[in-house]
Amino acid sequence: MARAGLTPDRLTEAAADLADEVGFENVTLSALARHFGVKDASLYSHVKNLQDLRTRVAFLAGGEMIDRIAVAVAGRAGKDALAAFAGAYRAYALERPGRYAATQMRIDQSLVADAPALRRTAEITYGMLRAYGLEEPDLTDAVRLLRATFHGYCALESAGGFGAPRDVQKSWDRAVDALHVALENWPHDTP
Amino acid sequence: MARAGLTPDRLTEAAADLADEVGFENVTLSALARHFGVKDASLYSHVKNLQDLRTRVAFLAGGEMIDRIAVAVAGRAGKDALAAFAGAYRAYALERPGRYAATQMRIDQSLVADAPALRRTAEITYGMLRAYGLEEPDLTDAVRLLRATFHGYCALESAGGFGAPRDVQKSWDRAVDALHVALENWPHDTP
DNA sequence: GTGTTTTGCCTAGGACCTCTAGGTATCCCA
DNA sequence: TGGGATACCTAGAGGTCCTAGGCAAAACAC
Repeated sequence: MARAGLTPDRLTEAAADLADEVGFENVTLSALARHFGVKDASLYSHVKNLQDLRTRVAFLAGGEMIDRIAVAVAGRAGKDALAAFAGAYRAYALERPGRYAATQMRIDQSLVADAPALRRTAEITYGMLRAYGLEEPDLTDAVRLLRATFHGYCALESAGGFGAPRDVQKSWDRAVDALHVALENWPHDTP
Repeated sequence: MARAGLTPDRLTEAAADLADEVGFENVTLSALARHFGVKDASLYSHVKNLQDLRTRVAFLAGGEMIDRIAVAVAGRAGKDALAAFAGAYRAYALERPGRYAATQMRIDQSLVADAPALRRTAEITYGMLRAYGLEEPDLTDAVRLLRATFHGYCALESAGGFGAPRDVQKSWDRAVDALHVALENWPHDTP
């Protein structure tokens, strides 16, 4: 029997594609094995288990996503940068729903520690906010607000959570405007 | 053999409790059957299938949640109302993670149409924003922004997504302040 | 109270999934 | 060219969802 030429990376890539098709939580080792014309038990030489595969997809997607965001943000500052960041974020989430879902899974803390994609994401996000002149702990608060809003928006949108007929793209643009306003008039600790 | 006295409602309640313990996506018909000392096939007289059970939990949780929010918001307006809404929202999401996850699942559009909990949620949310004097389509955009931020925040927090040592409650309060600022200075269609 | 219907839970079993243990065939390289 | 590492295999245990059909308990008719 000819060998299928499996590697962890090829499996991860195929799993990511499959996730975009059928949804991240519907990615199964059996389906992946079928895709390569191989028995499911064969995958365990390349990948520890399903959890391991999912984590690999998460890191793949996280890396891809921050790369696209970095390109979009490059050379921009202030509101321009914010809009570019937001646009690239949402575009990725909508184009690659399975990969995006992977980025939101809970990941073992020991693996998170030395993940370059995560540090890169933090760098770019904090860098984007530089123009607003915030300092810690406001900076961290602002980053959390942005992450939450971007993620919440994409999650709700791709779950079909926005029923009203209002165009989502326009709502999104307005939300980004509103976040810009909030960042420019950031409420400090005075109640 | 004595009967276990199963009903769709008892199953839904138990499934919701189980979800809070082990996570919504780990709720299984087998586990639920074990909990009642019954074979899993027996559940299918009361519940159509797993999807049906999950949808029931979603509606249960959605109703509970909006009830708690309604109590918190009652008699308040403007920033007070916003803070109360946000506080009740996050409290529910953190106290009942499994139920909260259920509220975020994709639900068949035909079931959504006549769900009182959803209409109630919309009413209360739009009502809370009345003090900000927004009109359509800004109102819808603002509601979407709030929902997205609240949901994104709770989702990230309960997924352990906030690594920095900064206290999450304080960040949350600041985020609510920032949203208030954004609502008061809502960016209209002038670019 | 008896007979009938409805209902609740049962057993049996198929399909699919994850994962382990151990075997065989293929590739690489000394 | 032989030996070792490696890639894929079979076999099988145990979990899940779900259907089909059966029996016994409850509810109802009289």
